[in-house]
Amino acid sequence: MFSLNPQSGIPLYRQLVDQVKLLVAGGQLKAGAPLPSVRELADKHAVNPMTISKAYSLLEAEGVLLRQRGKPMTVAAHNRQGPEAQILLAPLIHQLIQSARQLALGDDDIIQAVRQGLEQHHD
Amino acid sequence: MFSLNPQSGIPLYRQLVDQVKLLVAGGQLKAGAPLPSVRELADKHAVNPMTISKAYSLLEAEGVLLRQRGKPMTVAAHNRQGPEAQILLAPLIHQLIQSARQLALGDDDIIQAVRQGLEQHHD
Amino acid sequence: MFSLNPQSGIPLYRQLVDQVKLLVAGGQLKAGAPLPSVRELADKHAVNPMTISKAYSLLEAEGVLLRQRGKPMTVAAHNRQGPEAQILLAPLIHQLIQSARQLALGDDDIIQAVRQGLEQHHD
Amino acid sequence: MFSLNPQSGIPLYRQLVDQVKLLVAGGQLKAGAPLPSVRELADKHAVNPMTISKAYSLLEAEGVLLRQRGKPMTVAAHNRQGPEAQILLAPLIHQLIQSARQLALGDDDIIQAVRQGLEQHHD
DNA sequence: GTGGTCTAGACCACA
DNA sequence: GTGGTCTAGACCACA
Repeated sequence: MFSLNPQSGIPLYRQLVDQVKLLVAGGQLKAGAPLPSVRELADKHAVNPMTISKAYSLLEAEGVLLRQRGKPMTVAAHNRQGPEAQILLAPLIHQLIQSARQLALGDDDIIQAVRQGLEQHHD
Repeated sequence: MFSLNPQSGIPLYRQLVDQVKLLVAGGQLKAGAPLPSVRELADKHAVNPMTISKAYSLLEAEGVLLRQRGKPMTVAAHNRQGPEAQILLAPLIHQLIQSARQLALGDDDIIQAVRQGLEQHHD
Repeated sequence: MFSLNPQSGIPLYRQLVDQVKLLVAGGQLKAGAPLPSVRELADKHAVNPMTISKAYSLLEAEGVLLRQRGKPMTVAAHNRQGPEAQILLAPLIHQLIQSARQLALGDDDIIQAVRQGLEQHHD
Repeated sequence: MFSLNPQSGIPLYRQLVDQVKLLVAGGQLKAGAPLPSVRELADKHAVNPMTISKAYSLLEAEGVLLRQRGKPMTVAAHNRQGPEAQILLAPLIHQLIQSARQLALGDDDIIQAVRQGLEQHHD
């Protein structure tokens, strides 16, 4: 469900925060759904529990997750009108386009590259 | 020419390194071309000169740039067959697709979102 | 300036958060004023730097403090109309009165006890 | 009779322990008096029975309560000369004064704030 | 079982 | 110099 990449330069806890938001916005994590426990995620991704815990705490502070004592974290019920997909993807698309421009690629090249990527991801 | 975003979570020096590589691979920085001075870049982007300097040093170590005493850094002549655009963009495309999947978007939605991004960038 | 008590049952980071808020509300920490560095506070109070850091991060998230890369944390400029002293003290006064009532003390006894406390604090 | 506040940062079992001590010291719980059952308290305050049980056990270990098989816990007969009210309130008063000082309040302001609190509690 | 707090200590990014 | 991230590991509060 989650994919953490220690090489990406982006802090692990932040990768997790972003991915939870995406899954909630995409409806794959529905209101009330429990998240994996801190320990479970930590084991699965070979990461320190505190790193997971930090991400969960930030998500609670943002109102995405709900903390109930002694129970697993759950997706908050009233997550205020999830932002549009477009908005969540915008930074990534922006960065992709910027990088492609620096590579002197044209619009068609970019679309083409994305299409190729999509094909490879159909494995 | 460069665009540094302190909010992105990616270290500034790494953003700069990546962008220089893209510009070289894309031919917008040709062999022998001079780079902006450390101070110039630092001022322009409101960043500490040491941050720029670190990026330049890494690029020198990787053979992308050439340092000559008393002169600006230049693009190295023999930058060993710049990697294909596809390879440089791959991580970004991968991350875009992964995020879109977490948003439960289909292939067409993704292409569509990229197209919209491209249009906005034609400003 | 700060006083951390590990015995109180209240998490150290939370004690610090509360005290910073009080000092800001009371005007003893003015807008723009730098806070002690994480390490300095940690050494002074024999506490782990991460504990201090966590408090500072929470205060930044609440808009009380400002984080500038490479520089000490400072008191945020526009800390939105500091809450009245009355409001910040309310929980403490509430708890004092509740405890005194459980002790079967009358109003005068409570005032008297506070007066005695004040005298002792004039040392 | 009891008031548990999960937000206060102070562990629930500890809040309960403290309040029992106050009630005993204040004479509102006399020697031999029965305490509410674990289940009753747990239900009433929407708290796990083990939390109540832990508090009761600590109070028994301290000699404040007496556990008899099959009967409710009772206030111990010889509770060694309950400490003076002043001593039990001291930590609260200390914390109040410290916080008020950080708010830059004078003695009169503090007394005034307590008086206001007392009036509101006469509801 | 759940998450929370704290420590000791390494290493990083930035000014 | 500043704060940030992460780890390994102990112990706590609560369900």
